[in-house]
Amino acid sequence: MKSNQISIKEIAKLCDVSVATVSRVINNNGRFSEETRKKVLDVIEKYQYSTNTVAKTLRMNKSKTIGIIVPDISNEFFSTIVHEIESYFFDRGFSTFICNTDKSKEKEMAYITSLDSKMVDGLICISGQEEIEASLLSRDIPIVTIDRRPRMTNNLAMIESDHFNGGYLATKHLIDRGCKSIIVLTKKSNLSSVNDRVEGFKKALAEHSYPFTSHSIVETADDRKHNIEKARNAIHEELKNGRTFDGVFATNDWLALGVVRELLDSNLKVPEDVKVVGFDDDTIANYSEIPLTTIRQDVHKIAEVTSELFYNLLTEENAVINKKHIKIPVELIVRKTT
Amino acid sequence: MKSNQISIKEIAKLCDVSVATVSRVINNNGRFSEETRKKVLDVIEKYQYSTNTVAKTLRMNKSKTIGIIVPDISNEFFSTIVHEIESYFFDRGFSTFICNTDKSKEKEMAYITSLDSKMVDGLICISGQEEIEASLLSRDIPIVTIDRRPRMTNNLAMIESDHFNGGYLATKHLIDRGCKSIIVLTKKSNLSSVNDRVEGFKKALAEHSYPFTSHSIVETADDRKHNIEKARNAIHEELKNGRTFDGVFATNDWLALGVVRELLDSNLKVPEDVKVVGFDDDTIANYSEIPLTTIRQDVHKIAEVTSELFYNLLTEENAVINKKHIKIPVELIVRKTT
DNA sequence: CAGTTTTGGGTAATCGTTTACTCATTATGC
DNA sequence: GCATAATGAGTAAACGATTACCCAAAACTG
Repeated sequence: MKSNQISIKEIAKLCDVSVATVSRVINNNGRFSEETRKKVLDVIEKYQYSTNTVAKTLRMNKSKTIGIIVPDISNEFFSTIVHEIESYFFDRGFSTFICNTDKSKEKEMAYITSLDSKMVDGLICISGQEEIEASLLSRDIPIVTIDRRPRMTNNLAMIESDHFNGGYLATKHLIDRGCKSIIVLTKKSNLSSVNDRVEGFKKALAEHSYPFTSHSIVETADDRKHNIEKARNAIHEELKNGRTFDGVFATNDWLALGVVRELLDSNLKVPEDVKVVGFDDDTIANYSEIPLTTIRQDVHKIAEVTSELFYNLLTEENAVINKKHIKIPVELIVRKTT
Repeated sequence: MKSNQISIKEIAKLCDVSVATVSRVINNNGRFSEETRKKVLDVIEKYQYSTNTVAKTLRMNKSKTIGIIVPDISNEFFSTIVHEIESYFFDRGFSTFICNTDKSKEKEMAYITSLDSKMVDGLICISGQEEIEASLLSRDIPIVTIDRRPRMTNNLAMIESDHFNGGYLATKHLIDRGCKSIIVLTKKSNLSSVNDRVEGFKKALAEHSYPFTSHSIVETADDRKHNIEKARNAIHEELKNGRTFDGVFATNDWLALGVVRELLDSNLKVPEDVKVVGFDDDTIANYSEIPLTTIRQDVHKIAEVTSELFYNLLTEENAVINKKHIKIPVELIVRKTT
C-alpha cells in the first residue's frame, strides 16, 4: 500500500550518481554537466518520479501551501471567493487547503492548529471570533482576513465590502422611491458586516429625518443556511402585530426572498404596496419570483484584491501592507422589487 | 519566520527525557511511568506543543488526509457534497484536501500528482476523463468515484444518482400530464450522467409509443457556469424554426430556468401551453419565477454513502467493496411548471 | 538469594529531501 | 609550465517525528 512512489535515492542509483546531484538537477540549482542533466531527467521521465512534497516541506520549512478558513463552503458568496483564490494561487504554484468551519469555534481552532502543524505558509481567514484572532496573532506567518473586521486592536490585514455604504444605498433607494416607513430585517449577529449594513440604514434614515425606533429593526435568529423561513415568520409576526411599513431592507438576499414571499401570501403587492431591497446579489436575486433589487458585493474584486495582497505578503520578504484595511465598493442593482 | 513551532526535541530537553519518551507519552504507546507522563504532558500543555504533521506523515507514510477532486466548488451540487464529506472525515480525524479543477484535464492531472506527493491516504474523484482514470488506477490507494461513470473496464468504486430513472420519471410525468410533443434540452457532453438522463427520456418515449426524432433532442454548448442564456438561445431558435412542443425536459435546473424565461418572453404560458421539468432540485428550483418541477438528487445520501464506503476502504485492511457501483434513487418533485 | 521477568527509558535508524562542505579534475591566465 | 579559478559531483547533516532494539534497575519467582 502506497509503496509505489519512487524516491530520489532510487533515481540516483539508476543514474549512478548521488542523490545530491539528482536534487540539483531537479531544482536546477548548483552545478552539474549537461550530460548528467539529460541522464537524470530521462530516468525521472521514465519512472514518472515526482518529488515527495512532504519531505521537501519538512526540509525546507516551506510548504507552498496556504490555508483558507471559511464558514461555509456551500454558501455561494464564500465558495466563489474560495474558488477564485484557489485558482490564483494554483497558477502560482501554491496549493490551497480549504477549511470549512460551519461557524464552530472549536472547528476553527482545530483547523488553525492543524494548518500550523502542516506548515502552511500563510492563512486567509473568514472568521470573526475573538479567540481565533488572538490565536492568529501569535503565529508568525502572513495572515489576511476577509469580511470580518477584527475586534481587537491588531495588525491583521483585512478586506471587506463597504457594508456601511451598502446599507446606506439600499435605504436611500427606498426613500427615493417614496417609502415613508422603512424597516430593516436582519439576522441576529455580531458580525461587523451585518452591523455595518444596519448602521448604513440608520444613517440614511437620519439624513432624511426619518425616525429610527425600536420597531425599525426586526431580528431573526441566526441560521446555518438560507433563512427564508425565518424571514417569513418575522414578517408574519410584524403584520399580525399591526405594524405597517412600505419599505424593507433585508440584510441578505435570502431574507429578502422570504420577505417577498410572505408579503405576497399576505396579499400585499410588491413593489406597489411594499418595496424590498436585499443584499449580496446572489444568483438567486436575479431569478427569483420577482427579481430582487439588491446591493451587489463585488466578489471577484474581493477575491482578487485579497489574492494579490496575500501573495505579496507571502513572497516578498518584509512586504509592507500599505493599506491594512481595504474596503471594496458595492453597487445598487435595481430590479423589480422597488 | 515560521520559527515558532516548538519541536519534540525541545520538549524532551525541557522534561529531561529523550524524544522517544515524549513520543511514547504523546501516542500513549510503549512504556513510561505515570510520573513522566504527567511531566511531559504538563510541559506540552505549557508550551502549546502540537506535533508536526509533516514530519509524522513522512515517517509514518500516512497523512490522515484525503483528497477530493471536484470540477467546480462554486456549483451547489458539488459544494454540498464536498461539504458533507469534509465534515464526515473531520469528525474521524481526517483532513480533506479539496481540489478544484474547473474541468481542466491539466489541472486534474496536476492535482493528482500533487496529492500523491502529499501522501494522501485516498482519493475521491469527480471527473470523467479517461486519462485521469488510467492515472488513478496506477496508484495503490483507495479511490472512489462520484457521479461520473468510468468508461474503462476497471475497478474503481462508483456512486451516482440514478440518472436514467430520473430522465425516465421526468418524461413520464410530462406524458402523464398530457404532453403530446416532448423535447429534451441538454448540454453537449460526454458525461455518463447527462447521457443516462437522455436515455431515460428515450425509454419513456418508447414505452408510450411517442416518436423519437432528430428534433426530439436539442443541444446547447457546454458552459462553465449557469447555462441560462444558452438555454434561452436554443429555445428561441427552436421557436423561430417553427418547431412545436408542449413539453420540455431540461437536463438541469439552470437550463430549465432559461427555458421557462424564454417561453414566457415568447408569450407562451407555463405550464398551460408548455410544461417544463428540470433536474437536480437546486435551491433555485424552489424559488424561481415559477417554481420548477424537477428531479431531486439525494445529495446527502450520495455524500453519506460515499463517505462510509470510502472510510471503510481507508481504515479496514483488505476491505472489500461488495457493491462496486451504487445507484442512489432520485425523486420527482412536482411544482408549478407542469 | 540466584534467576527470571517486568518496567522505564535511552540510542540510533529511518522517512525523502536539500545544501553546506568538501575535493578531484579540468580550464584559464600570465 | 605553474598558480589559480572554475567545474562537477560526492558526503553527510538536518528537518521532526516514530520505533526496533537495547539495557539497567526493580520486582517477582521458587
